[in-house]
Amino acid sequence: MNIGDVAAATGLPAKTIRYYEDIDLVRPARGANGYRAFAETDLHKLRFLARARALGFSIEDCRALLALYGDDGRESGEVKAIASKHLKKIAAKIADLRNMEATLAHLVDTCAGDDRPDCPILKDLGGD
Amino acid sequence: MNIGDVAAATGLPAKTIRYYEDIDLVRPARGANGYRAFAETDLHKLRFLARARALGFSIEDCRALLALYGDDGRESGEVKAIASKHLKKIAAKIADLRNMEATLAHLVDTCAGDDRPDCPILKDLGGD
DNA sequence: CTTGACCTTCCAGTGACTAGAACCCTTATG
DNA sequence: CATAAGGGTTCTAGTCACTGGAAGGTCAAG
Repeated sequence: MNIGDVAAATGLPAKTIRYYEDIDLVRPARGANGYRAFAETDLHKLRFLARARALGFSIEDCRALLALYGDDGRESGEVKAIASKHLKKIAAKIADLRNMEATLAHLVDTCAGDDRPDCPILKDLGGD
Repeated sequence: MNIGDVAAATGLPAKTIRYYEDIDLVRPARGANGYRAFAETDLHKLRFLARARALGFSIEDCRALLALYGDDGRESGEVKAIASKHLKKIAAKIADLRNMEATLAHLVDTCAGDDRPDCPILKDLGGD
């Protein structure tokens, strides 16, 4: 399987797949012509990566998860620890964003948004 | 006022302030010794920037907002447009994160997290 | 044999800083 | 007066996870 087919199959851009090889997340074989020749296991790994990345795991988390995935003697506690830590970060980010959203929504609400210069948004940012 | 005092006054790291000068967001004068000499207006701008950044505005948004702030003939509609656009992005990000959170929370919940290898998190990521 | 769609590598850029090195200036103290 | 501490300065390079683009090799169809 060439990289284009893998890209189509996984939804990952070819560039990203090459990058994942570069940082040793996948190691596809090479054909005689120098093209990457992806096996089913590579495809599987890449799908795993795509899903993990979609859940917001960092590349290094993905690397660890992938290693655990391939380790039959793993302890699910390790997986859960990584996931829980990530979950906390997500929750924290959401909290941050909701604060921003609340503040900003209020400001946008109170701004007329017409052709006059008077603006509570700038007033607030300026600290007046 | 030297950069250290400004950093203390605005809460911005000195490095960040230098960076802001680098990208022309502020233009502090220079003393005879080569030190940046911040005026009140610089301080005010930096506080503005710190607040805008805390609300998640991009540097380029900040640049635009700062220009509008200093423009007496501005139309508040322009400000509101920038803020509304940003607000939408925040809302979208929150939605994304909440999806991740929901999925991940469920997975973490169903994972025993003990010394056994069986793990629904990896199962899900693996697509099984 | 040519065309066009693939594939390859490598270099540089993104956003918003941040770390660190190497050096200069100022002030206080022995 | 020497020096040490604690400012300040510039510069390069690293972060994260790609992404764009250039220059060139390969392959299947007509």
